[in-house]
Amino acid sequence: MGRHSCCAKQKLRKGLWSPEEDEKLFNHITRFGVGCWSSVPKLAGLQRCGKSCRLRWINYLRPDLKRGMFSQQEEDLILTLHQVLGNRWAQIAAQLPGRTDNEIKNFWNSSLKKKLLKLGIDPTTHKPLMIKQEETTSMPLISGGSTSPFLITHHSNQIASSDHHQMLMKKPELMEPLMSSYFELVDSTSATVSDYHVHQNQSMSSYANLSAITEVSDNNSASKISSSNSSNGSGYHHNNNNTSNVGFSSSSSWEGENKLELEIMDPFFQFQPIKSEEELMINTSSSWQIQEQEQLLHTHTSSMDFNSYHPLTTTSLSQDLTPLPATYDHMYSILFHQI
DNA sequence: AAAGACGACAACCGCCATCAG
DNA sequence: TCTGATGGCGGTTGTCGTCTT
Repeated sequence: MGRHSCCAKQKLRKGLWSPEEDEKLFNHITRFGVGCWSSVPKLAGLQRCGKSCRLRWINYLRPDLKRGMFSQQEEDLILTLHQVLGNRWAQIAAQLPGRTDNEIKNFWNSSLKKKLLKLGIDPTTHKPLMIKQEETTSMPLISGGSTSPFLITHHSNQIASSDHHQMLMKKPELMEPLMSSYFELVDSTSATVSDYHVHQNQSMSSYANLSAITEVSDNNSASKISSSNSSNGSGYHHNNNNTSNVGFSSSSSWEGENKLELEIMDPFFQFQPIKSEEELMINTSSSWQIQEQEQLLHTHTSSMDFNSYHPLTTTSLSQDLTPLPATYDHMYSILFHQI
């Protein structure tokens, strides 16, 4: 504690690197290799500390670095890995060739985190952000007298990309936390709604179409949601668009004492408003949804299918116990294709 | 045109683990 | 076993360019 920075101690240069410094460092490393970083600045003729040289090389000068925008695949992978690994940027970066931990960390902090927040997802836990109490008090009961403050919807029925599959197949250590969190839940007969959320989100495999959804949010969808909710005191609508979805309802209370009925959902979801309980249960294609469908179809016709909004159906979690798979491949298929 | 806000990215700081002497 | 040097990592701050008012 209290150790001075090496640069301050030795009165070395700090701040941005000049092209001349870059050239010296680059030439030195390419000629002699890395070796001991503490000796690099002296040998390369730099007024920098070894630590600074190391960082400059790793984050900027290394020839194998991939510069430029993150692709959609990379973005998806970062989100998936972040859910498993948290802020272990170095480990995340190890799965993205040519990207540095610093680069990924910056991308996360400046872009992805904000996207998730816009979608109502806590970027730390990857769980939906809880709605403030005052916003939920006037909401109608959602199903069977549930006091659940929200249902959840999603827009993506895409599964993890084949890249993710390949990566995870090669990395059982990444699969394990995903799988254990999933099957811990499935095996549990006393899971609460919040438990389910935790596990469901921990098992999340794909954030595919995040950018598309975010763009929709940017397109006043998010403000529409909040204003609709606040103006009419409605609840939130679980909005299916295809195969795998989850919503949940408790037979009598939100506290989780009763058996939960869960729908299986795609892990990607966002809050959406409804105008009334009636609308929630009967009319699954309300006007704002149609508007949104049109909006989405207009901007993302190639990747989204909005023709299949289904009425809410429920599946008892306790009746849907999945046998433990014998292989990772089987586990993968269950996790990514059946959830 | 100027100033402030904002976002993206580079770099630094401090802590921790490891290792050699 | 202890201690200091070193590298690695994550959090944070600084800088600069662009956008908005």
